[in-house]
Amino acid sequence: MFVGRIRALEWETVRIIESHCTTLNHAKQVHAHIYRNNLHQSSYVITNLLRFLTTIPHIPVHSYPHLLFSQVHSPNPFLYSALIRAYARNGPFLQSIRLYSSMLHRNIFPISFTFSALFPSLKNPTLGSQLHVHAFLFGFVSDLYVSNTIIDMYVKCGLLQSARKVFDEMPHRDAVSWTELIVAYARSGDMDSACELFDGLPFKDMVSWTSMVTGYAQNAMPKKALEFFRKMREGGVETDEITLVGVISACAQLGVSGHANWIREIAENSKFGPASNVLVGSALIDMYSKCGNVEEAYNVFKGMKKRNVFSYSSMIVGFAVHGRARAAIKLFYEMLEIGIKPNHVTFVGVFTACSHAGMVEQGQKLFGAMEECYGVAPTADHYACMADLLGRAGHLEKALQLVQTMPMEPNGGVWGALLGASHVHRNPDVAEIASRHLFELEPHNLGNYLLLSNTYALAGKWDDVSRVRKLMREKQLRKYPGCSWVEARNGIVHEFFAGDVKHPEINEIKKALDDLLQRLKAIGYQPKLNSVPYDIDDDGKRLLLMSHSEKLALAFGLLNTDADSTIKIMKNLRICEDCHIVMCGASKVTGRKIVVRDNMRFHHFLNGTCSCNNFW
DNA sequence: CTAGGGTTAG
Repeated sequence: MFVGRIRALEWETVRIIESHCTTLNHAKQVHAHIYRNNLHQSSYVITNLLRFLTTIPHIPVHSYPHLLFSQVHSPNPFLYSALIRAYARNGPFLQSIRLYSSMLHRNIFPISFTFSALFPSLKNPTLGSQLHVHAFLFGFVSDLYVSNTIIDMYVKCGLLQSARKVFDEMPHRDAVSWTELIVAYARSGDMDSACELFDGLPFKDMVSWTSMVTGYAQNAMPKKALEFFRKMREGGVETDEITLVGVISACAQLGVSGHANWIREIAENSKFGPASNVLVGSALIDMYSKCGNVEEAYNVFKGMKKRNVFSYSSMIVGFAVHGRARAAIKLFYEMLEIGIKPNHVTFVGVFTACSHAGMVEQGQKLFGAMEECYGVAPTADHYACMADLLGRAGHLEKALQLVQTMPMEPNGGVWGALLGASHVHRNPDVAEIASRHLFELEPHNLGNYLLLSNTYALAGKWDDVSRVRKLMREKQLRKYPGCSWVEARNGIVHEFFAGDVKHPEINEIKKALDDLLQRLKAIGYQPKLNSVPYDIDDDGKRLLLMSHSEKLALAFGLLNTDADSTIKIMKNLRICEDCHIVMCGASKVTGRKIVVRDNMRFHHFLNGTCSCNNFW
């Protein structure tokens, strides 16, 4: 009779926890109820209270939850496992291992939940495989949850082979097991293996499909990502906000407005529209900005009901790379005012903006304040921004000094910023120092070699140019062919290579380019011959400059877009100085807006000037 | 209980 009453009371209490506990205060009320009814020794009741408490953020496990646990004299394995899970999720992780040992010590045998709670926290492969052996000895490796968490553990330890072995030896697998491995392959950049697994997956669900879409997007294969998204929808698989984010990121990489508007429409018509969904909204902001359309990015931003640090940072970075420094800074202060804490990316955006506008003092002030006032410790990336800010503004010595005295080891970005500034300000000495470091840090980054050799070329140091060329030959680094894309009237994208002669309209294009250059010459344009890094005669240089892919794309754009639209050009390499001048001039003599996205940033040409203020 | 997610400069 008595036992039966206790059982009923336990049952009732757990029901109360499950249906009425939503705040810490509720939990404390329930706790009082537990004491009144003498249930504080019940593993069943306390396990459920713990399970609830660990869903509330910011409650340290060692405080209230662990206290509740230690008041139970003979905890059962469920109660142990609940606390192990809490420590495994929120740390300190070592505590979960200690609890596991203490439970063995007290002859309390683990259950499968014990292991599935434990594995996700293990980052040490030695410890991980030891516990794998335990799980095996206790007979739990045929348990799906346990095996799946073991796979996950090996993946997180970087032991993909071991994870695969567990997977291959499992008697039964579910979609989770497959997807864990698919994602692991995708993250290691091996989309072929991911795809092979996915093809063999007999029960593809939304998550596994999404993993493929996202995997292709993250591995810079946006067309593949779109292909999988299409197949997914054709197969009637549901899509959610995470799927959309993957597709949106793919569209951002393609940088074409046709795709951008297409996916935006799909998002708007789903349950995850940008107005209500911060995740999708922030992704769309980034996408429009990468498609060269900051106005539309800002429209999305304005239409969002909720905004967080991601939305603001994406917009700030968007304004920054488009040269809209004041808008970026204004947004930064607006964000502070409404109480959103900036993070490291926000500051990268802010410094990039300052750098563009030559706002050296403003940037330095914020750099000095970022840790003290906003609690964000500067990283090497922020020092790279500062080196860029100082260097771009012409303070090369100051930039070099900053780099040489920074508290952490400078990374490639830091030296790269310095090299870029040396190129702009034609300083072969600083360029040499920066590239010496870069050649060690990034021996295969071709851009660095080219920038150094161009800097030497600008200074007429042809011996040094050939020395760098030789270095490139030795490392077997070959120049990518320059390539540009431009959107024509009907949204079709046309591709041009440097020196292209294959385009069906090449004669019209050449003529249009020639006409344009004649008009530019009439207002004083001179081909920038010293930006050609080859020691050849002037006619050769002229010819070479004429054949740059972005000029062909520009001429094509002039012929094949409406007069009131923006000509959008994308380029795989950095835009050259001569092309930059031509774009400026073209925007003046034709009255057209031109946007060029090169591999560094956006250039908005309007009425003869560029948003980058001729620094890039 | 286990799987997919956003912003990063040279």
